[in-house]
Amino acid sequence: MKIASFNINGIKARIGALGDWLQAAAPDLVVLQEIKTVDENFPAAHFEDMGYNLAVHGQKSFNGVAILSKLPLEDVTRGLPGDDADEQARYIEATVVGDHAVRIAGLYLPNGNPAPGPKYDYKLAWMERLRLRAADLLALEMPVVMLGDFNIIPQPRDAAEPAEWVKDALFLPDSRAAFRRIAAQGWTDALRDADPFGRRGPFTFWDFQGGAWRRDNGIRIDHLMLSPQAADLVTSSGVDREVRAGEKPSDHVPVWVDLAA
DNA sequence: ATGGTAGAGCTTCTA
Repeated sequence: MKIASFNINGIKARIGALGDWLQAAAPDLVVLQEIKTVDENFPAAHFEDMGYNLAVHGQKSFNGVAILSKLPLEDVTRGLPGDDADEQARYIEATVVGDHAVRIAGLYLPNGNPAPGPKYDYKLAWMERLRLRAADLLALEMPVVMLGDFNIIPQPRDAAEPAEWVKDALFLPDSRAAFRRIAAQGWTDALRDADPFGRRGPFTFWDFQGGAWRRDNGIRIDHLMLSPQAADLVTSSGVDREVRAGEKPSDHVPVWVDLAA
């Protein structure tokens, strides 16, 4: 079961690039972030025609997440628990059943800039809510994949130029500590685990500005976090870096993990 | 300190 995450930065602008990648990579399931539209305006038929079932949790103009899955989506829940007043569409869960039942948690973690400030406070509060939900997911003692755009650079090696990020909400000590606190519950960072002693990267995001892609000035902020029961099923994982060089690309590229599930 | 680019949707915000 090939499970992927892709921050597409606007579904309307990315129908072509997303469709091309789906054809080439053929994931069984992909969680999308930054669809930037309401549920009714998601181009559902286009992806249903490609054989995908849909669960959408959208919002006008900003944020918005979705799941495309070749297997039926069961027990879909929308929104991160812990704050009924939070109206930002950043979190969705579902279960898919192949050889094993796998719980999927797709997320778009707040950016948090500028820091300090209210947006950074929201980021840290959101991460505390995620920590609580992540603990409940581990307690299920089943294969769980918690994946998406975490907007966290975990370590200096996850940036081409870490010095450029020292005052950024993606790399501040409090952000990294909050991510570490969740990871230390028992999650496996699939891309890190695949290359534990690599010197840099693999990167998953290159800014549209400043020729970041041309200079390979990237960061690793899209993560695949695996429960122990999911980690035991991994057969391969990767980053589809070449997508960033395509026509009308997102600033992120797809990340994926293949499970014997 | 600023602006560089991109998307959505509207003349600005978010990233």
